[in-house]
Amino acid sequence: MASIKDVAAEAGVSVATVSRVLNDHPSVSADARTRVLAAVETLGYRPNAVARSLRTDQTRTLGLVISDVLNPYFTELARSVEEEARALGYSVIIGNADERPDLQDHHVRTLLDRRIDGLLVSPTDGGSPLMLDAARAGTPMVFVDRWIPGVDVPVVRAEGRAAVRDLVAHLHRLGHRRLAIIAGPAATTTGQERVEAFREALGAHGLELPDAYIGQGDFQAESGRRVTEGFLDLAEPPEVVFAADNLMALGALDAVRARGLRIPGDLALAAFDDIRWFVHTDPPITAIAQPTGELGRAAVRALVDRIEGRPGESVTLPARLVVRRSCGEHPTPVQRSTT
Amino acid sequence: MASIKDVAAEAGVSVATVSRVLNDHPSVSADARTRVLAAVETLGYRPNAVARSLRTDQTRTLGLVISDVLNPYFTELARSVEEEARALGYSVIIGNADERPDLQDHHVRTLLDRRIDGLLVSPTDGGSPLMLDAARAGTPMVFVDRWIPGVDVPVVRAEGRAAVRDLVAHLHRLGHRRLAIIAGPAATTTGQERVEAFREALGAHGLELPDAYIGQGDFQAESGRRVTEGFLDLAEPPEVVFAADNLMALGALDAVRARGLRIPGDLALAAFDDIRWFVHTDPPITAIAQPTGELGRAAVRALVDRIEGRPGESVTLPARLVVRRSCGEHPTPVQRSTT
DNA sequence: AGCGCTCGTGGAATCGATTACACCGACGGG
DNA sequence: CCCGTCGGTGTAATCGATTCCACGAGCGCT
Repeated sequence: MASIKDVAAEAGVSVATVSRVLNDHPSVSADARTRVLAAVETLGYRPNAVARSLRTDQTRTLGLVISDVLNPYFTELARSVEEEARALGYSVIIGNADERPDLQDHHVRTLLDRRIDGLLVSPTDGGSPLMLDAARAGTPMVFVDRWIPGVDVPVVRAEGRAAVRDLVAHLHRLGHRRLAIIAGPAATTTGQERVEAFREALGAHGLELPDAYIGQGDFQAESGRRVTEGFLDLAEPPEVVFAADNLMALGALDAVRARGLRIPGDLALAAFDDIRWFVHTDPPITAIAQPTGELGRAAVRALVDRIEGRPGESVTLPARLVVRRSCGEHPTPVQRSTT
Repeated sequence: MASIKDVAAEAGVSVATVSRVLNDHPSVSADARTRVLAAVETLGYRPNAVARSLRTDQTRTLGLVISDVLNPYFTELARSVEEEARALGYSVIIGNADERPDLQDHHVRTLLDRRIDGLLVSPTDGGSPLMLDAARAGTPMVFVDRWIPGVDVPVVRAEGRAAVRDLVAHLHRLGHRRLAIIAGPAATTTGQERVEAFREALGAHGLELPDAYIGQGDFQAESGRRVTEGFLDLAEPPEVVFAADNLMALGALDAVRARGLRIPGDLALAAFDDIRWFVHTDPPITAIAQPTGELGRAAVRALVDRIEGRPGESVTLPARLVVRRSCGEHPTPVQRSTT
């Protein structure tokens, strides 16, 4: 592969001049410029990004470590992150943690080894020493969706409290009183928060959230299935199950179907995170929708701000309830999703 | 950030020795080794992958350019690719083309600039000059799922012909005679092949595939919706629609729902690519399942073979039909999906 | 004792860029 | 006419690793 030296030889100038042309530095004669450009063309020269990064100490690359690529929510997030990054002149390297802290660490480590300019993380757990060290060492970093308390890093996320309140109000109005939740890992902020918000919202209606109605999931489908089975085996099973993410809702669907039960007749179901398929499931699923694309873009902007020396601030955007049929029908017509 | 020089100074040896310890070269004294290791520990030293890559001319990184991250099929593919690559000591950088040739080129270019060791591509179109040049220039490359004819590059893909034949037989047995297809872009091999296989299978039953029953989609949901609308507006609408990928099937579902029609009563639906949600849609969707994970792993193995100087061969794995309810019920019990 | 190994080590070249510094010629002002 | 300035250019240092080569010490063999 042609290097800058070859271009210099071909154009009859020094490598310095070639470099200046390529980085359009002002003081290059028109003549030299055209000769260099011609040489670049004939040789099909492309600058070696590795060498450039070594010299300039910047890679113009962002690392994105997400909890699970198979989760459509994170996939959409990744897409908007890449889009915004590209618009700002950065590339993105995605690492998929599969909800495993060890894999998360593996990716953080390789990304750091590659000297990415900044790191976007949706942490799978309470924070490994590795990540904490990186943050302390001054690696530009931003948390997205989930975060780690006590670390001085901007957080970009959705606020679901209000939407959860709306959801519980909706469920209460439909006559449901025994509400259960499939929670995410307690080590994640979203895992905790959603349970808290749910409990609080129940309280507002004078309802309790007994321990038996809190199932411990891990944000993956299989755990949703297992927890739902457990709920159905209770002497007094819940009337509603609220899954803290869409994959666990999928698992719940599996469990209900395996028993030959009907939603919402035998059990109502709602989920955090709205995805396109929820419109077409049997029945369509009531969900809390996050402004995923905007979250991704805001996170990139915050990170790039940090990288380029600007403050880079936290952002919190509201989530909203999208009512469908999985919790039962109102006697009177209600707002219906248009998605 | 500490460099190899700092480690050398701390350990009281030369950088050469440090490097040797790090790459466990045999001829290093036990004493030097422990001193170096200790220095590495106290400084928290991590080798700079950028510098290493420049010197060794290898990045131990694979580029993966997929057509659409929002498509669960590619997401699953990406996951298995990363998994296998990691097992073989490589990282993966994913580029999402969003089915746009210009974006695909953008990613191929940046990946090449980064001097990735090899490229895994599922081409969005018939092949840009850029990709052809790269292949000709000897960049290790492997096509996965889709490929570009006439380029000497291994292809790892699923063979769907037999499964499509099974599907058509199934549809025929159910009494359907007017079968339509939502095709993918003609510029993609999968776009063409699936239509061809469908036409051939129809022929075996003495059925035609009129032009009016071939809708031109682009593998994205919106096109599936649009094409399905077109089908429904025909004087003689088809009885079955076969979507060439899962996103277009989603679009078809949208269209059918918008008209207040029922599946399979008013229109039957089948799709290429099976995904978990198809079990829970209303109704569950009959689909052709690819061995996605195995495809991804085989592709990585072929690519790494090429990179490391071994032949690296093409692989074709069979797809299979998964019958669900979206095409109607058999009067007699039939094989039913277990997923 | 002397020769030739091997082993462990360090110095220095190298990868492909960027960029500080020096230099040279032309030009304008005093 | 001379000097300072500036535009255009090249030389060489540099980034952080790897690795070739040389060298010295120690050892075994004759």
